[in-house]
Amino acid sequence: MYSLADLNPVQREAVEHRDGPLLILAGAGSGKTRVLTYRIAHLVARGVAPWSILAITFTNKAAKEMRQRVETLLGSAGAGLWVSTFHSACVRILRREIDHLSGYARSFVIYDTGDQLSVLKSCLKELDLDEKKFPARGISAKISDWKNRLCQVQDAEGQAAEYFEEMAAKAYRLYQKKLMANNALDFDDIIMLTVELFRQNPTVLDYYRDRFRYILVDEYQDTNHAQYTLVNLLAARYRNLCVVGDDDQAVYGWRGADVQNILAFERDYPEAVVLKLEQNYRSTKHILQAANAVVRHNLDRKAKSLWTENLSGDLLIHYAAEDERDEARYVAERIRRLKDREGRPNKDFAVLYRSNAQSRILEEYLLREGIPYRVVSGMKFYERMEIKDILAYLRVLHNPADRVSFSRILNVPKRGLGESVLAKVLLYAEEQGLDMLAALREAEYIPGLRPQAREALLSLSRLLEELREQSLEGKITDLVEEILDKTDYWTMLKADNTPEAQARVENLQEFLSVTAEYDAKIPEERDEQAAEEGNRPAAGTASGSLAEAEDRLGPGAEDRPGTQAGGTFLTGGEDRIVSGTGDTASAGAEDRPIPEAGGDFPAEEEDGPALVIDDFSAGVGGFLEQVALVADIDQLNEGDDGVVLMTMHSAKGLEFPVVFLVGMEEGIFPSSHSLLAEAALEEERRLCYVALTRAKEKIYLCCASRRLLYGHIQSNLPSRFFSEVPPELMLDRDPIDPPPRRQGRMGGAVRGGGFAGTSGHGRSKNRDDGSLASAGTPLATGKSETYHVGDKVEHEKFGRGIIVSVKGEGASAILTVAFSGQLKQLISEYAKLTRF
DNA sequence: TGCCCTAGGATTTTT
DNA sequence: TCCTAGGGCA
Repeated sequence: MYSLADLNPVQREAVEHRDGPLLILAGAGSGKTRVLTYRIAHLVARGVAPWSILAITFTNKAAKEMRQRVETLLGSAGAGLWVSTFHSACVRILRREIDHLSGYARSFVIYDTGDQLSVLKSCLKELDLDEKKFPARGISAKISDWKNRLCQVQDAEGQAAEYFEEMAAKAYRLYQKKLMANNALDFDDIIMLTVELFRQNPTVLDYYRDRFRYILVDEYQDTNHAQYTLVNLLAARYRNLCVVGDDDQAVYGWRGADVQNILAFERDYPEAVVLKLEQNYRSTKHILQAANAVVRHNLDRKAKSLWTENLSGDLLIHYAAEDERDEARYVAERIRRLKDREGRPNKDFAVLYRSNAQSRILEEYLLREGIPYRVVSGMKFYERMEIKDILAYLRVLHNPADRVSFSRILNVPKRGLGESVLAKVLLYAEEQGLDMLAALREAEYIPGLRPQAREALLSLSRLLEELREQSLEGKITDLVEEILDKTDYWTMLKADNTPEAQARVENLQEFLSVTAEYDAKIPEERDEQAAEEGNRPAAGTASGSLAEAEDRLGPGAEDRPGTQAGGTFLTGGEDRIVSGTGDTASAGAEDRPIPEAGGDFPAEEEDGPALVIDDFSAGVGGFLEQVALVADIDQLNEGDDGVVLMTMHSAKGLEFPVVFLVGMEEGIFPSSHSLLAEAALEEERRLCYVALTRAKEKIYLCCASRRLLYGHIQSNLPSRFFSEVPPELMLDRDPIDPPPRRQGRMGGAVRGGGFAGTSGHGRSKNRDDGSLASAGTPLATGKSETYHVGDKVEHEKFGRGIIVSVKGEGASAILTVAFSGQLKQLISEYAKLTRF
């Protein structure tokens, strides 16, 4: 049960608002998840059918948390509610409506970034585009950008303004053709195709519009144009759209997210009610003041200011390190000391950095101090080679059209089938219009093969046929074990006696436990689905003893319902337990959103509310979908106690008692890629705001005057963000330290000396400050010209740029210059730069 | 075909 | 520094 008394007045208003558009501007730590979950619960309690509510989040983690919290509030009364990520929801819809999608079969697979890249590379090769001028990653970003803006191939071709875009559009066309031939979608397609589906099939759109009468979207500031369009299409009829977000926390602009979506909500919905959640329950006053002060330097934002009733707390602490080792040493030593003094567990601490490359040295020093830590890193479990190999087998079995996966497995483990054989098989399949399994079966007709290759292909064919048969029934775990065994994958790894191979074996074992978990869930899901399809809202019997329902609400129940295949649904037993809402379901039945006429999906309407966009795909398909969409296997679980290391981006949404921000230097944070563009800088500043507001009690801000990065030593100025924190909020010396031994290291220097200011780069000011200059504000004292970090320069070929590091001195100094979009290294003497 | 070596590139990454 | 992709050679 829930009580509105748990809420502050604004939160309460948000929860009680029923119909019509609602914009909730929720500052960091203002209890927005609570508001969202209570709001859902309250809607249901007031008679809104749970199956007419769609709640969308960006991450599986957020979806899972919301689902659990709603379940705690509502119990089984929430059955049928959709809490889902954009991608899971859309995949469900696409599979359900596959008949309306020309070119794709129901067994479509989802390509991740790596797969996308390999398709794209083959396109570029085929188009004979120079990899140097048209790097796959760059083209891929462009295509993604188009898709996020709902530009289809023809649109892109029409719009392409310059040569690069023309070529990118060409690649786009071929890329889409290949994806379709492989019966594969990439992540961006999932959203774009759903929008397209709705636009081209009014009846389909009607159905979902009527079904989802109440829509809630979390992190609305992170939606891209395609997602925005999707949501607004769905909400157009009933206009019961509630969006929650914070423009100050928009840090994914580079991925196509458009802050304007939230900024312009009132334009889209003039009748919207706008509520600001500004009371923060997380951080101390000092931390909040600092965060507010920093983000206030941004021009393009909605005015708001977080406040808190929490204590003032400690001041922020600044540490100016000599280099990255000193910085890491400081962090490790500080953590040790706080643990000793205050008895804090390791998991109280987080160290946040701008880029993953910064983690290594921190690990080294934590290790040295014997402090347990966890790195939440870029390398995802499912991106590991051995896992991708096995997944490729599964994908080929499930979707034999998948050439990317086929290419991956053809010679893994080694079968003496190399590039040339692959090319021949692909060509043959192409010419004969066959999928890969069929092509293999006909290996003897493939021209130009040597006998050994032919034999190897046939033997692979037999193996795959056998596995395919097995894949149609039975457990995934058995299938995977069979694959590992029969392909000699195990043998291959075990023969290789390296620690890497050992790690791969362990990863595969981990993978097997994932499959086992999936297998274990299947019978339960089936029951639930049967129940949902047949018996709701009338009390059912399929899975619904009272005891079982109660069990689901018990403490151990968290993870059971609805985590299959993207974990979209809040499912539950049939008995309704929540008092006061006992008649919810029957009320809902009358209220049910399915149009009596004109619906395209009578099957569901016959027997009860269309609870489920069905399509529960067990077996390989369901498993693959889960793997594709639920990318991380909970990297951070509450249980284990370790200092957390991660990027500032990954930290969004989390909180820690003590936070360290490291690498606060111009060129690192804000990143060198952002130094030239005001909009990018504002995004960095928002990231700084996000990072600061992760801290509940203490925060340390560190910079180093020299830093070894990518094998080169570079000198950076302290980040401009330091100068944006009011000086009275920050200390140069941690009060837990004994009084200063007279002259610390360059300590303190930065506070007094002035920083790279917001207005530009306070080079001369900094140089007056003895300690800073000695700390290595880099000088290149050439005969003719001396450059400094932060100097704005112009190059005849690369255009305008900004110097981000200076190595060596004099005419031979090596300058690293950030030009728009690219970093260049130039020798001072020959650089031919002019200032601007 | 497969291994080894070198050159060049290297933010952030919810799906 | 460290990773990887691609070229050259056995």
